[in-house]
Amino acid sequence: MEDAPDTDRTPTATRILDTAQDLVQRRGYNAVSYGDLADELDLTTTAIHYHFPAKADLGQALVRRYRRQSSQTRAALEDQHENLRERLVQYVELFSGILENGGLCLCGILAADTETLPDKVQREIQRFFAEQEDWLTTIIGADSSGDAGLQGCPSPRATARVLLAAVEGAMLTTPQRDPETYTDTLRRLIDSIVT
Amino acid sequence: MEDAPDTDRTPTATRILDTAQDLVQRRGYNAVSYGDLADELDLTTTAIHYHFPAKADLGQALVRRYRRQSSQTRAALEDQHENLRERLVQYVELFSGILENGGLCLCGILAADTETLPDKVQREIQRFFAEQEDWLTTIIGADSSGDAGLQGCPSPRATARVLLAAVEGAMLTTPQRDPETYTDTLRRLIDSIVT
DNA sequence: GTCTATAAACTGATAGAC
DNA sequence: GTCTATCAGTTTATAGAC
Repeated sequence: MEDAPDTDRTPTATRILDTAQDLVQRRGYNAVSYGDLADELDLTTTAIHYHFPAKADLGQALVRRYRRQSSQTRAALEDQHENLRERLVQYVELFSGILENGGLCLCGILAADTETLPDKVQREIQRFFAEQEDWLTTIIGADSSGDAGLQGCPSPRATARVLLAAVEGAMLTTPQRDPETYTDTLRRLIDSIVT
Repeated sequence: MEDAPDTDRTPTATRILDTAQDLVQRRGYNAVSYGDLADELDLTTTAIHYHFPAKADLGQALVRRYRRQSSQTRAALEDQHENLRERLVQYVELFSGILENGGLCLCGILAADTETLPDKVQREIQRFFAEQEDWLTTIIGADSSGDAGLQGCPSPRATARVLLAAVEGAMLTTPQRDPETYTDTLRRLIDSIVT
């Protein structure tokens, strides 16, 4: 198992992750420094280095926690809604909530920085997208009507790939990053998937 | 007219832009420095400051040129192909070519850095996406069959938004950034638009 | 667990010579 | 148009005290 526990974390470590996540979702990896975090948290950079020795450690912990949270959120969403359309609409709503917060998907913004990221952070990001794609593939394939999916897509996975791409891409391309327009765009796509 | 000439540029200025574009498309705005460019071009940072006094000027020139090139490419593509499907397939091919080159769409990667960018660079990026969206809207609306568009989309613009989002998003989310998989994903979407 | 102090490198940018 | 020299600020990171 390469996936460490990463729960039972110190209160300070958690505060650091919270602030770091917020800043990275707004500015990207390379525009967030230990100094920025220290300012925001009223700590010194040294204190942060105690919890996360190198920036790579901070980055990895950040994405790992994000993956875990995302997994739990998806599970809850699966429990609360039975039919595919509602599940997809709520899924999209998660991302429009991020936009409302003034940021982007953590892994979306980090994916843009990929080339400059430490290897272990890159791997976590790849896993995140694989998990999203797998989950979407599963729930689309599990639809009771049996024929959910985009018209041109031969498999649930093909539809899942289009949807995931649109979810991440619309965060970058939606005019003014308006959450309403974002949601509207993706609802149209969902309407084309669940007919 | 706020749009400056930006053609008739010095050979060195063009070399700088070429290298800067390549590096930014791989690493993002904040991970490319005057020093990096100077190394790559066998110049000093001062020489680059002569052509582009501040980094904001370089960024703006970069996106402006990219916009102009993109506009010309789209026009050529419109001339060479008559039917919607071929136009869209070739459009997508442009972006898969970027992936093959090891980079991302200049404006896609810059959009992720938005918060940290000078205002004038932000504005250029917004314009880029507006132009892409408008062009896609136009060619979808102009389709001779008259009923092109995603099933769930009431207007050509709604379809255009989904497609643009997918084009940009799939560059980030496609496993291994494999150009084949990228193209395949978007072809499926095109198949759902041009039925 | 947090601090002061510090290092070595890098950042965007400017002055002034050629 | 390009150079040398230099600036002040920031970056990631470490040593050692409390």
